[in-house]
Amino acid sequence: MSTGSATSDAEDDETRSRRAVISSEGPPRRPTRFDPDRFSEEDPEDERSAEQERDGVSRTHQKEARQSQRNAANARERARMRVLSKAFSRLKTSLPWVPADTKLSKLDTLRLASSYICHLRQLLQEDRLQDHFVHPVNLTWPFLLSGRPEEDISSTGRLCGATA
DNA sequence: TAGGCCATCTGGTCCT
DNA sequence: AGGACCAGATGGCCTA
Repeated sequence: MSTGSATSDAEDDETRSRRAVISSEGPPRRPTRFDPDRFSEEDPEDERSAEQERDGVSRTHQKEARQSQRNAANARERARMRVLSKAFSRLKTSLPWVPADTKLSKLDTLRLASSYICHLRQLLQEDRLQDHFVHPVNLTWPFLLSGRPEEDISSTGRLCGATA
């Protein structure tokens, strides 16, 4: 299942910073698809009038503005994806039967989480059949433990782990 | 070396 | 207008 290519948290940080260096340095950037800016560049055959010259300046400014907006959007996207990755690794750590140092791809994590939820659901149904046992977990958002309101979703990982 | 996985960039779309 | 979200493209890294 695990192909070994999924990285641990430590590795994530390492590769991330490595990539960050690469990407922040700009020039070695991989070639992209169509880049309009590249093609709207000044054409060689131009003796410009002063007006065209001013035009060029404002165009350059527009280009720079667009580029900085793009860079900002890229940074936001990186941050967003980092949040997503962290959520995945948190989800992974809340899976029982999965040792902390196990390499799991995101897809594997989703699959295991899904099957674990199924498993928990079955347990609950069995509980309901026996009907003697009040389950400690309130199964409505935000999944509080009954009688222990200070516990939140972050503790359910440990709860799941204890279930294994 | 091929294939899987991931991070990043990018442009489009939707929402506030 | 600007930000969030999304999906496609791409290149790098790693393993079998």
